[in-house]
Amino acid sequence: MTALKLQNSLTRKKEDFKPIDPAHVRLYACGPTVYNFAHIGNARMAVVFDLLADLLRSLYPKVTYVSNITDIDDKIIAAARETGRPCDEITCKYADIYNRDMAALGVKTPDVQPRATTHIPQMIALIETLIAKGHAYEGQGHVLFNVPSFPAYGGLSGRSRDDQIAGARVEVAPYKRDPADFVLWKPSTPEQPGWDSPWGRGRPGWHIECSAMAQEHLGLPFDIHGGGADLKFPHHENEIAQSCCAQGQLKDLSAFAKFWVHNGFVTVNTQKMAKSEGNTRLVHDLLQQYDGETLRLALLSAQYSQPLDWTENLLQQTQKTLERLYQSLRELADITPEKNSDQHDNPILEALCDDLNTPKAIAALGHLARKAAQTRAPFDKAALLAGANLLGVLQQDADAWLGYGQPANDVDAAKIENLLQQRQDARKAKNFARADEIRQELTEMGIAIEDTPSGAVWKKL
RNA sequence: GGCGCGGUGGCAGAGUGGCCAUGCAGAGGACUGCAAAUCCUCGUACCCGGGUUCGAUUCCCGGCCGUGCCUCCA
Repeated sequence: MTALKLQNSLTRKKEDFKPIDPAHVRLYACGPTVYNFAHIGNARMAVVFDLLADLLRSLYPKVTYVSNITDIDDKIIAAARETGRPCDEITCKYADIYNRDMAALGVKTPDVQPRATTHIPQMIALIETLIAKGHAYEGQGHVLFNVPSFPAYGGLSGRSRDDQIAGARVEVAPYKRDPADFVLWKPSTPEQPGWDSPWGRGRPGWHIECSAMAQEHLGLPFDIHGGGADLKFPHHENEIAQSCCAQGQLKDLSAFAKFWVHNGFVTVNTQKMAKSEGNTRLVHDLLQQYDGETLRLALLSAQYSQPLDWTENLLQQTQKTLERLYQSLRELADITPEKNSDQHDNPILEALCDDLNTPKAIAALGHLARKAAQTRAPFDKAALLAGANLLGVLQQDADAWLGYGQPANDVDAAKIENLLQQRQDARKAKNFARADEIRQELTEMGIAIEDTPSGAVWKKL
């Protein structure tokens, strides 16, 4: 069996993946805060870890993939104030949209998709443990994690406590013992969402939810923790601090998660995508114009840890690539796929096992498509389909995807068939001028004709 | 300032100490009444300067350029 290698942010090395328990692999990835439509950066994270979860499933008997939804956060509160809608209405709405958009990209719902607001007791318990062990303290209704109490702090990002405060942009609040300390719990005003706690009515800080939910649904330590590269610091660093300290593990940063995997950022025309730049690309909008598979393949066109530049050109190239793949599938429509007995070494599986090398995998898919087209062998078709499944593409009907037999807007199929018949007659009579005239007529209707040995077929342009 | 990443053909994007990435675009050919689709073939690609080596795009050193994080962010 091919061995999986992953770039581990914690050790900064590409390592062989060895599960803690080969009978049950456990994966966690930080999901979105739901206060707006998902953008293509959110989608990259979702697609990458969906792919990783799938890969693990093909390698191990049981995999649990947990990815959270953050539904309590100051940005959500701000959105509620702006729109005049309650927080839970906003979070339900956008969580729903998120899941629908991701489904369109072929992303399966994670095995567990926990929400922060349904894990408040677990967070409170975790905070109490941290206080009891001397890693956290209360001040003016806040509870803070005391960074100097964890000497190993900063090991993931390679940043020391001093580095963190050197920027001097961390909030220096009067209730902090150390400038680097971060909030575990904060008080809520009566109109803000809040929960009763030993420290009064309040709400959790950002980092504690992931520590609590990962522990609740996976147990500690677990195998792989993922998320966007920007989360490495401070979010993931703080998660490690909380979870390690709560377990009394002051030295071993891998006592929370063994492997840390970070996906790179998406830029738009080489510019950072940010609300402030006004260049966010929403999945919801892109789906109006492109098929979900096109977006998925475009997101996988660069290896996950590399930056990915999102451009119109990328989408068009990707769409063409997909068209060609579907075309080869169409040529093989009459072949019944059949697995070959010695088909263990799937080149796409092999590429993905090399730190999720999706460009290599896509290249391999191209090879398989060509090979299958040449040999028309049942096992070559099976290999192509197996590879495509692994990548989550070519999941649709080829004819439909390519537009064969699909009438264009306000053109009915009967009319097309009629013209096609007339053209056939003209061709039979060697009246090619008339045949070309009909072709032109159909082109203007948005219909293309292709002559095949078994007669003419048409498709939507 | 601290930590990190990257510079590969027209574009996207892998990879390797000596031979092929792949896709898109482009050129030629087969096929076709024409076309489309498909198949075949093709392009003297690896930022600059040193070093190691029989041989470096690939390893080492230096430089130039670009970029991410350090503040909410996928």
